[in-house]
Amino acid sequence: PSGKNATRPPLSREAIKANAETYKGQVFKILDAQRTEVAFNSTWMDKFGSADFIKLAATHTVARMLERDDFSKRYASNQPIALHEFLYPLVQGYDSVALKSDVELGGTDQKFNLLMGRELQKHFGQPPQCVLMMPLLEGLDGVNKMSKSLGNYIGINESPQQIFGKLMSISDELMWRYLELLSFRPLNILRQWKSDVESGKNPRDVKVALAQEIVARFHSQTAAEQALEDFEARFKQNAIPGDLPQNLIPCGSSGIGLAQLLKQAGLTPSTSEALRLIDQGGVKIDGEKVSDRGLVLPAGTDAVFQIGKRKFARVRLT
RNA sequence: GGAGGGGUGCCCGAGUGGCUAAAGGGGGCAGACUGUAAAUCUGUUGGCUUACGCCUACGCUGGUUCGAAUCCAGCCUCCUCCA
Repeated sequence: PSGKNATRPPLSREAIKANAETYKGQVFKILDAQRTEVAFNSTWMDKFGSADFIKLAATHTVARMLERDDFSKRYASNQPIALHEFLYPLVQGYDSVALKSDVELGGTDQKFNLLMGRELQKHFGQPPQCVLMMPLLEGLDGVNKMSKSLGNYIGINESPQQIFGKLMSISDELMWRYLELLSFRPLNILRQWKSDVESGKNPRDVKVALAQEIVARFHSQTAAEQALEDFEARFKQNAIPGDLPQNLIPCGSSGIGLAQLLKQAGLTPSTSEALRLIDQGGVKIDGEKVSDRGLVLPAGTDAVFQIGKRKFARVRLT
């Protein structure tokens, strides 16, 4: 339970392993894999017996646990708190003991858990770790924290175009927050930019600089320049992106309905959704708006299908 | 263990037998306007290999009824108070 008010369903061991792999893929974009050791807490927790657990749980009181903001809020509003959720901070804190850690990093939302590590280290006769917390970055909506489950995130392993586009779509206000937390540029430069914007500079240009810096960091300088070019082509001149992969969709001799095609191409989650979008004028074929929801495309069709401003797919019917 | 109150679509929340794919709000999506910004306005918001048709849906299972989110029974689950 990370700040959300609902209890999470347990994951299978395979699912956990799969998740861990994706985390590795992401973290090694930042850390040096050669000099990093990855430890799974199952290494020590699997050996933890019930007696060990009770002893661990005995180190803290219910009142202490309820101090955690998330818990106290839920308790106050009559939301359920399962018993194992009290165990979670203890187990996470014990990781610091098992690793004899010197420093633990986390978001400010992890403060309680991080401090728990310090307390448990003291309890087990170790020098307490230092704790380094970072503010949480708001997601693309500017309201909730950035998270995958809310769908308001930018993934560091997303394509240059996606990262660029998503950064350009944040609000002007939010842009400053992103710059402060994500940019390596010195704060006095950011202050300068801010006053430039206040005196009439187009905030769009600042956003472009931010988007380029981030794309360059996770991809390359070339990719960043390319992303900007694509972006300008697409939105200033309404061009269709050139590097779309070809989708081959089989259809019978009678052809395929447009809604069905959009679904199979992954542009919409359902045919019903596709039909709605057609009615609303949100569907284009090779840049031409389509409003006929009954349109049937014959085999051999080769075109770019578009939903809204951002979703494209090149499709060939076979 | 006793008593009471709840479980409705992505979220909140109306609805106490037919007019309910389910009010209203939030969020999402699309359109207009733009700088793929914000704000604003409009539309839309279960699914279906092709839809004035069909299927699924108000915690679960079964029942009553021509007809159930609405009535009945059992179960699951959450909350509150007492012990």
